[in-house]
Amino acid sequence: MGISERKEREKHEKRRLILDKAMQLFVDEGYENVSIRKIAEKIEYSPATIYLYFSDKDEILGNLQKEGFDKFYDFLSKAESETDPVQRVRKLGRMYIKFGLENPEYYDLMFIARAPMKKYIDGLVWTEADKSFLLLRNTVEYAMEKGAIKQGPSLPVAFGLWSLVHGVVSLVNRQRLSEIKDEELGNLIEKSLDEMISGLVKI
Amino acid sequence: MGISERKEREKHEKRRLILDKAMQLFVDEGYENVSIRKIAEKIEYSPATIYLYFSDKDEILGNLQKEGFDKFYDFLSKAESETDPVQRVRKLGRMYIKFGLENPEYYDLMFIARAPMKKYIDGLVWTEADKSFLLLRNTVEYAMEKGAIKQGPSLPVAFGLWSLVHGVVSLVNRQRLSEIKDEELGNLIEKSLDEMISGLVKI
DNA sequence: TTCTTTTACTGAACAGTGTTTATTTTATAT
DNA sequence: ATATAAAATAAACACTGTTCAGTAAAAGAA
Repeated sequence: MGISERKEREKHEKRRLILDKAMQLFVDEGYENVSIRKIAEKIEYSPATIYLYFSDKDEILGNLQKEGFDKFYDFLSKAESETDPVQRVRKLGRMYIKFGLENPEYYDLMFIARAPMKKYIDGLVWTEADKSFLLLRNTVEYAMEKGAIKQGPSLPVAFGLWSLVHGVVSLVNRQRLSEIKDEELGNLIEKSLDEMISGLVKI
Repeated sequence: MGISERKEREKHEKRRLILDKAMQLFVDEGYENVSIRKIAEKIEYSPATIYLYFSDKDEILGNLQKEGFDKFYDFLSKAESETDPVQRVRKLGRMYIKFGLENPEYYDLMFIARAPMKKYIDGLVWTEADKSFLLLRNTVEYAMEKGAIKQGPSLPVAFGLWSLVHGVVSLVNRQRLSEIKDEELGNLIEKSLDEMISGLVKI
């Protein structure tokens, strides 16, 4: 009998619906306007129903965070097409920033918000994010092996680059660059990134 | 008659009391646990009284943010004692990170939280923060003038350095570095900073 | 001192939040 | 048709920021 299979499928579909509507609320109305009651209204069920599919709000946020990391990784992977080692690092940085600025809500969940991290506190591995960091680290190591950038441990360089691009995205998204005009911002980011990366290049 | 002066003084003292207790709650119990009702309980007045001294919660946060910037600027200014231009940049970076890690609640209000920024949206100047950025920019320009780091526009370099240290602080404070052990973190930060700054040095 | 006016303060309410539990509705099996 | 199991919900609890009518206290005027 396919009833239990259908039920399983329906359960999965409802979880999906909740996540989709929650993300839609995020994108349309911003972080502050995502409440269980609003999600409930969107899916046309009572608020209590949501708790049959997720144990709490943080689990919803955590799932969206994970999906953000997946999208993020897929997006960054495109930088692999670049053959020149330094250009590949540069492109990875540019794509990181592009993703962060074009998907501020995902970026928030992934790297800024406290809520979805509660589940991971005390040693639980954060595998999704690590995948992307490994991509960066491998790109740095590739450039080192090719002799394109100064040799040495890859971790400090990769961490420095990550901090740099994360700093850019979070300062922009949280509106801490009031003195910089919008039309100059793109250029400034580009120049800063080039300046810092060219410092790593072997001469 | 000194009555109105006394009243003025008392009003000021109560504002101060509210801000102090609010900050104390921030530090002791974290961002999530700061509510008007809890502040009210701490100062032993009703919640409604707080609205006689501040128009809303964001104004309280905004005031604490401003005070954070003042402390921050005073703290960073100590880097001026360093005479060597490159060492001065390095020290400024280190002090930035030190402040951010040792005062996570202030740092949050200053550079991460959305709430206190609402007031400044739409062009209102953000002077307190700009002062600190100017300090960084001047330090970079000083190093350029002395021929210690590569010449060129100071803005992209200063912005890059700011993004770097902000990235470090916010990744650490928001617990996005689960794969790095606590005892290795200090060293990693130091190495990353050195790596990036030495890239700017003229050869 | 007494009376009036101004200032300071608060209780109670409103609309919102996340979450839980008892109850009802719906679907399946006999 | 009836008993059982599953799914959905209404209502409540304890919070949140904020407002406003009403009270208590202090100040000024008589």
